[in-house]
Amino acid sequence: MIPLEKRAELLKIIAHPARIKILEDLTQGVKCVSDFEDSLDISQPNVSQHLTLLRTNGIIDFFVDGRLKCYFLKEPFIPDLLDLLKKEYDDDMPAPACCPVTKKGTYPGERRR
Amino acid sequence: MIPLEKRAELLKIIAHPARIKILEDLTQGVKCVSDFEDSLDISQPNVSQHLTLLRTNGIIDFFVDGRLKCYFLKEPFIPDLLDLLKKEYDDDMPAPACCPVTKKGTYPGERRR
DNA sequence: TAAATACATGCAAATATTATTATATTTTAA
DNA sequence: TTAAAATATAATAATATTTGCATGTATTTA
Repeated sequence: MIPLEKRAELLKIIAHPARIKILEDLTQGVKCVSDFEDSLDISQPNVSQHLTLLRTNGIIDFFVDGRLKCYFLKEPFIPDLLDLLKKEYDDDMPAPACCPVTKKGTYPGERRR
Repeated sequence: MIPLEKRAELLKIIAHPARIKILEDLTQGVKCVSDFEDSLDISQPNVSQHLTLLRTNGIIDFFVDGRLKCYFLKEPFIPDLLDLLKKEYDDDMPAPACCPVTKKGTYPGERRR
């Protein structure tokens, strides 16, 4: 199984609005850099930096078509994650009635804030 | 649907090895702070900080049992995400044969590094 | 072959995150 | 009522991330 540290790293790389948008765009198919410039409304160098980060971490890749770089999704985990992020959850998980060990305690606890 | 910014935030909050471990421990049931101190091998204040971050963002909650604080999972997205992170993917996604727009280009492209 | 297009890189500034240390609060037990 | 246990908070220091900007390179077109 993929080790804890790597799982954290993977999520961290994805956990940025620009990069999530990039990945979502890529689930629709191949895009080149200027496509993201339009859809993200950030500067070209900034787009390039996000793409480089995603690529050097093996999440996306590209091929060259003349002066275009055509980026595509490589990491199969991504579509599943993006789907999960779109899933609607109606309710919070149920709070345990009491502490399973001491069989005591009350919820909700008193909070200072 | 949960907006882009929020999705990024959510992932960012989870994307830390200590916090992923905390959440995994919590899928097994209620735990108090000192349990994490043992299982994570980080300082008590640091555990507390991670727990506070998770709680103030609605991902976990606690109830009070004497001088223990019993933490539990609240955000239903978490178990699904943790499962997904454990899933094995055998192969990378297939690279497109050519640019769907220009019908040209070669993969892999030339890389500088 | 000069200009334009598409993209990448390096670096510095701004900001955010993390761990650490010290201290405070709450509760139970003696 | 005092001490200790369990946890939280605050301040700080160390790092990491993010962005902006200037510049650099490759490719195509005129």
